[in-house]
Amino acid sequence: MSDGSTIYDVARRAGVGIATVSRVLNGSAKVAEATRRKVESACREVGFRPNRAARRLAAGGGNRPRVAALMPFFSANFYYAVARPLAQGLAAADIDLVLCNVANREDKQRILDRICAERSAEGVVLGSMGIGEERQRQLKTLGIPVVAIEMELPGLPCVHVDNAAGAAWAARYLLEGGSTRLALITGPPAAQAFRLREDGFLTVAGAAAPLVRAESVTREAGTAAIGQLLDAWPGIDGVFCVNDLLAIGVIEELRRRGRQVPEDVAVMGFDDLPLMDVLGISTIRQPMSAFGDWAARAIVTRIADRDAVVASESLSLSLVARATTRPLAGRPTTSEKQPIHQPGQVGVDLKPADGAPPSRPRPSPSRRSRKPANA
Amino acid sequence: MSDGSTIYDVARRAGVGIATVSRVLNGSAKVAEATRRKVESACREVGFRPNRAARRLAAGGGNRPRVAALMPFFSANFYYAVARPLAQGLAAADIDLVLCNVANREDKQRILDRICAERSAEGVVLGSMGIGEERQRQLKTLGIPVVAIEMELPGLPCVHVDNAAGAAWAARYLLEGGSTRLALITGPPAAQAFRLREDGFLTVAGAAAPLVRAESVTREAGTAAIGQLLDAWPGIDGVFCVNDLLAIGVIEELRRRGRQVPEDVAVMGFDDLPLMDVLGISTIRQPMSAFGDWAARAIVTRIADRDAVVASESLSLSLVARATTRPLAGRPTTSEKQPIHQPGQVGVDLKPADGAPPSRPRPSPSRRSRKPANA
DNA sequence: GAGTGTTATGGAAGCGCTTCCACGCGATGT
DNA sequence: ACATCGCGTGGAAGCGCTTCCATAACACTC
Repeated sequence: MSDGSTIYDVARRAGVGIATVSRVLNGSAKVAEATRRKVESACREVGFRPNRAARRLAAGGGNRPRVAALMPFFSANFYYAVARPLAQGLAAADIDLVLCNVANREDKQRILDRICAERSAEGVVLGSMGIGEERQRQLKTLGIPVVAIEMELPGLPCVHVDNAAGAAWAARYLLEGGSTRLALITGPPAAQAFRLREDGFLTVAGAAAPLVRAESVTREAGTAAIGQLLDAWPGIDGVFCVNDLLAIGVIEELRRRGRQVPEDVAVMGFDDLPLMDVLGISTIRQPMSAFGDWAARAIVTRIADRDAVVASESLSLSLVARATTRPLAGRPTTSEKQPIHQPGQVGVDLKPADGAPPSRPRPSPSRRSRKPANA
Repeated sequence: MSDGSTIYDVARRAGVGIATVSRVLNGSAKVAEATRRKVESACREVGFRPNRAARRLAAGGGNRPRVAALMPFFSANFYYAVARPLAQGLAAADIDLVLCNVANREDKQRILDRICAERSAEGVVLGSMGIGEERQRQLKTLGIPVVAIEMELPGLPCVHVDNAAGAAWAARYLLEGGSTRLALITGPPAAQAFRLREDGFLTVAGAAAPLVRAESVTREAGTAAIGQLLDAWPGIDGVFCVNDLLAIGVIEELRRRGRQVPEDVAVMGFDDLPLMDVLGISTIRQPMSAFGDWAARAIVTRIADRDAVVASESLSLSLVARATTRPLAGRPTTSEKQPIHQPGQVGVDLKPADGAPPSRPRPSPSRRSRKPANA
């Protein structure tokens, strides 16, 4: 709309030279008060918006790269923990982080369109989010590297965990704790990770296990889902939720209905968000900060050398047993049920059941590093 | 260092024209394979880094503004909740948000230096963070608007709460619940908000009240602080912490030492972070998302019209009584102590004691809006 | 009243890149 | 053999701004 007016327009309007306009704009020395006023109103009249690029170019200013992080930052609390190391890693490499909250497919499209059209980022980090082959090719052509978190896609370097194995592990753990009728609360199947967890869980719990697919993975959704589950299958005594927020909602509702956790119903979540230890929620811990670290390193490497090779990587999960699951006989664990946990209760990592290791032999906790390009 | 090589250098090195270099860089059509290779190695040899500004300028690309949000994003969990509406508000105005985590004074200086030197942002949002007069003048000269959150500074539009009143309210509430020996756990006095809360609390609890000043406001710090307090004043029966994280650490340690909360010691926090309801922590709730909303609106207004007038604003606090404080006789409140709260327990807002309203008559919950500039 | 500052202002030269246009040169058609 | 075409390429014109340099205007001084 009002775009297109330049300092020339302003200068003409104000009846001065462009140099003067520039001086006013920058508040730099020596401009007569009267002139300044004229220029200022001229700016307003023509709706002048200085062009950032031209300014920086002319001023010989910096040339720091930017990477855009597209993630459901605010819908999945999870990404707060990921963003921290990401931001740090990028800051260390003197790269700006532009945070793009992506709530839906349209957001994603719009933002990627813009990045391609305006080359407004030197790198892209995708969180739990796919990208079309067409788009991927386009970005490659433009020389803009892309890395993904928790989303395996052909041709895209990615950091992830074995979601299916983690969920299977949770199911097995519930079974070992004495639960016999397991149920699942999962999320929108659009998210690859949820689908995989679902699959993994059902592999162990049996394909016929009761299941509710929530529209979103929030406390409220958890509450609603466990309600449905209980109404239809009152006998369930173990619930696995594909994330911790659901689990919280579930536990709230169980308590409300007078069911003891974990005595009547054991509950496991997934993620191990901050404060889950205080809440005593048993869960599968994701290495969130390692995700962020990896993403930062990967994108920095690819920006530094556009044809560096970055390998995808699988990080290991751990099972954290707390108060919402029953302790295993003869194993060191905890049954603390106070709102605030006891020392030592935090982050007890248990091994998966001996007879049934996770579907993939737990990958090494160390992270492989990208291989620098050939000289 | 290696900065300074341009496509001219590359072109010379590769023995081609600059147009060809540009074509290679953009992956745009028609370049012979052999030429492409030559150019690519030439790029590498001269350490060529395309200049973002020049690129965008030449390509006639977009001119979206950016605002930098300087906040202790990752040290104060608090800012996650603030960032959400901030990001949304800016996205709605088509403005990029560059998140700058500021862990210390040096970070702040460095980032602001850069913004001034390179004009790399069209606006700045400061979270709990001061700014020198000199710097402030400099930014004003450059026409870069600045707004602040939770930091009142002359000449800077700011959104804040009455910290002293909130803390006084907490102290009064503890007293009314029957606590008689109050103690305070506060944070680094460098933060204005902590100083004010401290003052407000001491006004009610008495200037001689036991107090520990923690270096940081974390769970761990809370644990350590309550330890010191208990060792020196075993008789304390009410603790106010300047934020919720401290409170969590305090409660953990109290439980560990066998003290009942709230029977033996009542505890109040400040902020009302997410999940505090589940934890049953009594606290003073800050309108975090209103902070973010305000900041977004304020900065957008100022960017749209550089001499718009944005008025500072004070938002209202509320006291949320949960399980870590004793219920007031005859008042509707709660004494739930389960790890997961009961329905209706969440967010019960109590009025301050009748006889002693907060130091400022609770400001209206509505937010005044900035006044647009004179035409 | 000519000389010397001083101050506000305009002109023009780039900043490093993209892209339009024109050019040369083999391959094709007749 | 001569025109025609298309492809790969180079030259040059900006993109919108900052800033150096020159200039005009106006005090002042001696």
